[in-house]
Amino acid sequence: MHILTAEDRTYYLEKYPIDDFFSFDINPYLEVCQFEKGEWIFQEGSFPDTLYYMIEGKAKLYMTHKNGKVSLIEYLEASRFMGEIELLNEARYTKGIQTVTKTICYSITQSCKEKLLADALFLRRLCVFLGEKATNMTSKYTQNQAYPFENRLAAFIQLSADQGVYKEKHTEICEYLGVSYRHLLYVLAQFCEERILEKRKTGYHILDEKRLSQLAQEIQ
Amino acid sequence: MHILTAEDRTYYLEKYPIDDFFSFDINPYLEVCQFEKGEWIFQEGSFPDTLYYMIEGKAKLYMTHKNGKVSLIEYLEASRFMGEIELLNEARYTKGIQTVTKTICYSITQSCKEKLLADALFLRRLCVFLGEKATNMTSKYTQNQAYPFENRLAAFIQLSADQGVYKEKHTEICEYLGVSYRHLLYVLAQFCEERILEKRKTGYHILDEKRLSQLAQEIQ
DNA sequence: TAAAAAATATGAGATATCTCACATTATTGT
DNA sequence: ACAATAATGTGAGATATCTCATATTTTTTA
Repeated sequence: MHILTAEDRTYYLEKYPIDDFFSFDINPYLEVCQFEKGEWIFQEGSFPDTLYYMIEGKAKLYMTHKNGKVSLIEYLEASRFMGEIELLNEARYTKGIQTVTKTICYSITQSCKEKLLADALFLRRLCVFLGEKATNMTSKYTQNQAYPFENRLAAFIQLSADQGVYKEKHTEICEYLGVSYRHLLYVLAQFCEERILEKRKTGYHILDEKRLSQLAQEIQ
Repeated sequence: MHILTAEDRTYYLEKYPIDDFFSFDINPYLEVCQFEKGEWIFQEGSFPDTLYYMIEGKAKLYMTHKNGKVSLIEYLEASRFMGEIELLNEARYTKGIQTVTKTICYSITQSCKEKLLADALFLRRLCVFLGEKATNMTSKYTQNQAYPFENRLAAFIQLSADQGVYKEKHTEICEYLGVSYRHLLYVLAQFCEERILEKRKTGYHILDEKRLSQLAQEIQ
């Protein structure tokens, strides 16, 4: 991680204004920083003392279980807070966040914690953010319980396909969707057999958009 | 639902003080109300305009899926907010909440919405509440992905057993834990076979606390 | 208190999903 | 450019979990 200064700082602050999040001047407490691809923003198990607001990039939220199994919980995309739970509760054991691409964040030191926690403007925005987070997590949880993998995969393919082509890394996606690598491949093969997808050098091409939607929409 | 007045109102407001949630006088906007067992606090799909704070009782949060399957998402217990998401976002489609026991709530009408959303004291408390909600949901989600039912059931039995006896209603618990009724019974039978539990008239008695903990603790 | 509804119980067979072992192909670091 | 590492692909057998059918018991309601 390194801190951007001068023109870079100004550039981002103008491109992604953040003043209206606060009713006081945040500038003295704010830095613009850049994480390289693959870098860890939070180490799992640490006690972070910085609030981030991601403005560009993409990252993965991880946690390791007692049994050694690792869950990829969520993809985090701009724009969003990170470390906000740790701001509210003292010294909380945190999950790991690793960038997927180069990522730009505003970092806000906890030296203005008091001010933040007394600022209705900021708190209101944080409430909305946390409310959405809770709602999203809840729906992810219930969908996972209520639908077989086939439907969830169809929904995910729709979501992540680019120009009708699905080409994500199996090793990541099976973690994300919470099934074994083997099973992911089985179901992809099954989709190919049913002529919903076709496997080519360039990725899995969607042949039967309608059928895929049907499988996916059983969810929403 | 009916509204409590006079002595009842005073009794609860003294037993569960709530003034320090707000930096203004909440009394004019507050009612104490009582829901009977089995009554619906929010109908699924409605657009509620009341914020509740449950002070006594227990309820269930439900949602119905497109495929007709119903998920029991969570047990809600005092003390906690209900309808807070709807306060933050306009007119939001809501999940259903049904009481399990007689339940007492403070109800706060949205006529003081502006005041609430400008009150740092209240917002800060709401943030903490929402943060916990999000964190809990996340860990429920990941545990569900990472552990077989056997472990989750062991954890749930530990949590809900009273004096070493587990006696929940199977029909509810299988929904809550997201497995079929049949499978729940299978695993309970298996626990009996392994002499971890013993089935009696009075419920399932825990015989092997140690082994149960072992199964459950693989989770935490 | 009888009838209706809900909850409990169990068997049998089908599917979804996992683990493990191993071979092949891409990608990356030096 | 080559070795090391990561990602892909497949088979076989084991388990976890589901669906459905049906019987019995308990609880609720008229």
